[in-house]
Amino acid sequence: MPEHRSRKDAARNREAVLAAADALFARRGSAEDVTTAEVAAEAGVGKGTLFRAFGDRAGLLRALYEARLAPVREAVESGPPPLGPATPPRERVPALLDAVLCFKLDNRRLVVALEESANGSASPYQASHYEWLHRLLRDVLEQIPGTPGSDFTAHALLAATRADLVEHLAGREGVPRETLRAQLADFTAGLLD
Amino acid sequence: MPEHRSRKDAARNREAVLAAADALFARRGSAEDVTTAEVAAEAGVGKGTLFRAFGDRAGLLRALYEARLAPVREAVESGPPPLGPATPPRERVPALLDAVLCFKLDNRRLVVALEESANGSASPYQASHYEWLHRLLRDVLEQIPGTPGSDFTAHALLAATRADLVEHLAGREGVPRETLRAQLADFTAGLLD
DNA sequence: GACGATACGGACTGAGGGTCCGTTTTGCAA
DNA sequence: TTGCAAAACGGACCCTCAGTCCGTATCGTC
Repeated sequence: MPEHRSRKDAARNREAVLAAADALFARRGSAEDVTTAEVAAEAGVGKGTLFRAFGDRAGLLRALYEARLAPVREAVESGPPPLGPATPPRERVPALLDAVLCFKLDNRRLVVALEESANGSASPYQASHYEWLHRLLRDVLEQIPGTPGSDFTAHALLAATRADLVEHLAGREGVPRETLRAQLADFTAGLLD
Repeated sequence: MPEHRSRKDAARNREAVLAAADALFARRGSAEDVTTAEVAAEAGVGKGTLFRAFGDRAGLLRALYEARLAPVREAVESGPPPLGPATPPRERVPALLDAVLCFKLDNRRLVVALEESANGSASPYQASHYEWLHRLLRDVLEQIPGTPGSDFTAHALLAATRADLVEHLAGREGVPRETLRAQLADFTAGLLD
């Protein structure tokens, strides 16, 4: 069904680059100081190939991100409660935020790099995954009676899970994972009364 | 009484660079695509001078930011209510957040550039002005009975005024200033019940 | 097995942040 | 005033990277 099936070598190289990037980002602390040249080398591929496959550095980051996010998306869109669509709104909101927080905790380095690489104005807010998440959260909030300004509230709640904030608290200040989760849960709960 | 009074030419050039940067950032839309070379040229000064005065690009941004923030700081630390220290906590929290929001609305471009220029990990969260603001907000929150996790809450509230979010809403989506202020106020109010 | 289409790869370019160092200015002191 | 060391100047220079270009190699189809 695909319009243009891509050539076998292209597909293989795309995977190789993705895997190489993943490995390199893991090996180094941060995705920040891994260059495209290094990724290409690690993948045993020329830079041209990398750029043809992903467009630019941000494209590579995005692809990796998307790959890691897929399970979460799956769980949210068609999984069982408390994440899936069958969950009552009042419980789904904290569950969603907790899932986002955990995801960011697990993928701190990558997410920081991605949120920052989107230079120019309005950085992470036009990424498709942000749009998706925001729309979803807003719609769920809307189903809770007495919630004013669900659009802004959704933004504000998501802002509380911003990658660099998470990195600051969990990384720099050493706040334990569970503490952070509890605090976010408290914060969310405080809002939904 | 100053330990090391800086030389007159140094002081003059420092001001010139600051003014030039201010002018250039205003003329261009964004601080993002103004280079250090341009700023130096506009100030009629060599690049070396710029770097000696501010350390690096981020230092220049920071200095400009600090200069613009000074009035707010003043109003918060020793001004009259509703910003000053004499204000009862319950009213001061929303006033503080509103002030921050207005500041970011007025200085969008610069603040976006600053929050992003702090590359590497834990970007804007170790800037001294963030520390100051966070500590202040946390302490004020602490004085409101029944507020759990004031430290995290302060972070989360400040996150709702993140420069790129503000830029996204006010700039990209065209949400009017007053609407945004009202939404933030609602959000804050919802939390303080 | 041949030929057009597609992909490869790495040398190359351009941009921009930051440094270096010979020259100039400053300000103190004789 | 003049002398002089310390401080500041400035712009050529360097380096790192993202991203491009184009001659060569590979694919897959007829």
